[in-house]
Amino acid sequence: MTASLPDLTKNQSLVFETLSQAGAPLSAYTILDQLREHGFRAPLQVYRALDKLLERGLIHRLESLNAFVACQHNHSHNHLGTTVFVICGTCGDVNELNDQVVSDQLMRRAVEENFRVESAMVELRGCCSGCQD
Amino acid sequence: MTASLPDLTKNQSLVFETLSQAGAPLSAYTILDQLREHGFRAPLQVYRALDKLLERGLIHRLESLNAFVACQHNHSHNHLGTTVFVICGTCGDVNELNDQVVSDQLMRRAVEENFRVESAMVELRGCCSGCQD
DNA sequence: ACCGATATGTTATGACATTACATGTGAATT
DNA sequence: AATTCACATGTAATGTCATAACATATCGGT
Repeated sequence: MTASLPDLTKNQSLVFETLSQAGAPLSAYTILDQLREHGFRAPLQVYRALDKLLERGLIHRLESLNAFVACQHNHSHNHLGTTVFVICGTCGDVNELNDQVVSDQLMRRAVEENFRVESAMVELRGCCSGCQD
Repeated sequence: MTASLPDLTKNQSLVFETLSQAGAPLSAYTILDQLREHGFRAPLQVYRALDKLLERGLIHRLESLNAFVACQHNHSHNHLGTTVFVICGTCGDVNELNDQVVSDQLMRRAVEENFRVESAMVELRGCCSGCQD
């Protein structure tokens, strides 16, 4: 499951492993702290790895948390469309939904406005099923 | 248009005016700098005002920019549903769309997951009509 | 062996946001 | 008028997130 992927560098693998095993969003500095025993010393070591992992779609950045999560989906398939992140403020759990209606409608509106979309962010914050009264 | 609203405090009015007149997203520290001549000295003076303005829906926070904008719409009506922010990375312009399909579908999915939504963020980054080649 | 591209290490700094505590201000009550 | 309470404000310090700039290492292809 969390086996390291080919052609990830050492730092990239370490960061990816950390995120995968956490199963929850981590800040760059939390990752840094967890990797100090592996020789990490500076934020940039983490941020550089994160950038590469983001490029490859192995992880996601949660803008509303300033944090990063490992992608839930298998990386065999490409991510078509926009991912909806559903984030529980109580337990910290994050779910990824790929909703065709939302994706299509966002793209439709962008086209209407003649806006060229480079990236899209959709995040729902709230309280998950398991955490409610 | 940018006339100060009733029962805004002095600091809240100043911050709101600054954002309204900018017509574009500003960071809290940019606002601070613009208000130094009015006696602002510390970030907290800005953040506190921003919090109140956010509560009242007079401004929005753009998560992907760590910045704030005055709401485009008139405040006479309530904001029902989720607002889609369309952000041009070239000219910095921000558009607010209120899309019923997107709002409804997001809420539908949340209900399906028994997720209680407290806040939603939808931001499209890219290049606007006026800024393309 | 050489070269170029990419990854890494390190220090310093910049940018964004909050904690903690003190003080002012104004409306409602006595 | 004095008291009280809620709220807004002032200020310093600190915490959190992210990048610039520069040096060194590693590795594949020629």
